[in-house]
Amino acid sequence: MLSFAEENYLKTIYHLSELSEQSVSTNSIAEELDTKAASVTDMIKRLSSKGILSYQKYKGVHVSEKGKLAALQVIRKHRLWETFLVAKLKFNWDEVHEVAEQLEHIKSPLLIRRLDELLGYPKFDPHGDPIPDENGEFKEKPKTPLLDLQIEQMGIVVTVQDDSPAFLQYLDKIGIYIGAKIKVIDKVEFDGSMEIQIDNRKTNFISKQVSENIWLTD
Amino acid sequence: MLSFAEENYLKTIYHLSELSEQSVSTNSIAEELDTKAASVTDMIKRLSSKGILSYQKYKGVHVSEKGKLAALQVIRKHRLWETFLVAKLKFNWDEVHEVAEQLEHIKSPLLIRRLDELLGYPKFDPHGDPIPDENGEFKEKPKTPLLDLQIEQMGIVVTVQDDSPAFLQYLDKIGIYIGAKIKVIDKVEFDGSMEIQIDNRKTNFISKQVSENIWLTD
DNA sequence: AATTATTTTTAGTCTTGTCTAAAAATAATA
DNA sequence: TATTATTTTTAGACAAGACTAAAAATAATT
Repeated sequence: MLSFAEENYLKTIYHLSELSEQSVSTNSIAEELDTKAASVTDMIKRLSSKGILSYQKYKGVHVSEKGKLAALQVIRKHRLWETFLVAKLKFNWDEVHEVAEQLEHIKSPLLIRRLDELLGYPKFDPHGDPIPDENGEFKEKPKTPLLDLQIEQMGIVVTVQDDSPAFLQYLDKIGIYIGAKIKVIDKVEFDGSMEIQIDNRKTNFISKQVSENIWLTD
Repeated sequence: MLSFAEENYLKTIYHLSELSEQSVSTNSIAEELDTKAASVTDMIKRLSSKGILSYQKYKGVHVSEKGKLAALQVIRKHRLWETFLVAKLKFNWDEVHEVAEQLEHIKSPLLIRRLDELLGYPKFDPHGDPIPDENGEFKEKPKTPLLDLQIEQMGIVVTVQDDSPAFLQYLDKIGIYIGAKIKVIDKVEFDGSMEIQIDNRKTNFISKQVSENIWLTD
């Protein structure tokens, strides 16, 4: 049984560990969680003594199998709650994160099973991220960043990498949502910006910072 | 902004303060929260320094107006979540308390407003207890304990005083629920037990311990 | 009223989770 | 390779919230 703080560390460390095969550094965790390296050292000691992480001094951490399972359960809860907030409580996709950060720590297996049922066993959350099942299993859709598409290529938005309210509100404003059809009209190679057409209707100019955070499938 | 622990103390103290005009004693709080008197003394100091309680050494505490408002908000959240669990997630009325104890501490005014809307602005929770509105206002139904009814009198169950799973499961077993119609068939004055008829169908013998915890309206 | 019993508070300790400042280890560079 | 820079860990402190044991205040009894 993990505390709120332990679950938050674990979730962050799991996400960082997915970015590469390397061990996760103390500083990267501290930066992500907006805390100090000394606090991270304390916590990773606690978590490795619980068998959640494997840790060698000065060498960073790896998430154990037990830790992965636990992390995926927290992620499952987070994404189910986000889905609930949008589907049942009419939240916008930029309003759900903060509340889901709280709700994900509620301990009740029955609650989560019933929530899953109420929502019709969704496989993806409002940002297009996959929802793991009770065993931590999930499948990603094959996807590429909009940035990598060539002129005249098109695709369907499946997920966004950046969940910040500011970014999501911007996407709303220009008409981009999960499931939107996007076609590349023109590309400026030197700065990564591009002109795109959304749902065969309006066209927009977007920066590289935007196009690298929108991921598409065919 | 109160912590989980502070909210739990406040809720308990508020409930105790409703039982009489007297100040609430340290020991009664400790007993109710299953903690030690020394811990209670620490906490009531904290809460009175925040203006939630008024406190004089050795004299017990009173809940301030500010404290009442805050307590009623926590109670509102608790009862809305209980209603949600029963109405939308098919929980039984004996399964909701523990989960609602966790959910009541989630901080999001929008969440609670939308939950209230989803549920159709309910005025009573699954145990018949009134749900305060955003201003802490609520109305009780006029009610009397089943124990006080005479032979041949009848009434409708509006609330139960005891929320323990064991009691609620027993009520389920004998067919009593909020809204059930109960008629007193016979009474044994010396021990307070009685024979009752439920919904014009079956009759049951119940002890005083049961009849004093079931409250009726006409 | 004096003594006893009970309640409440204080003092000191513990755990979780955080911090700063300093020390130790590792990585980078001249 | 020697030195410098960076990262990580340790040491010590602090706040919240809990505990035990002892002291102080209040209540009950003779």
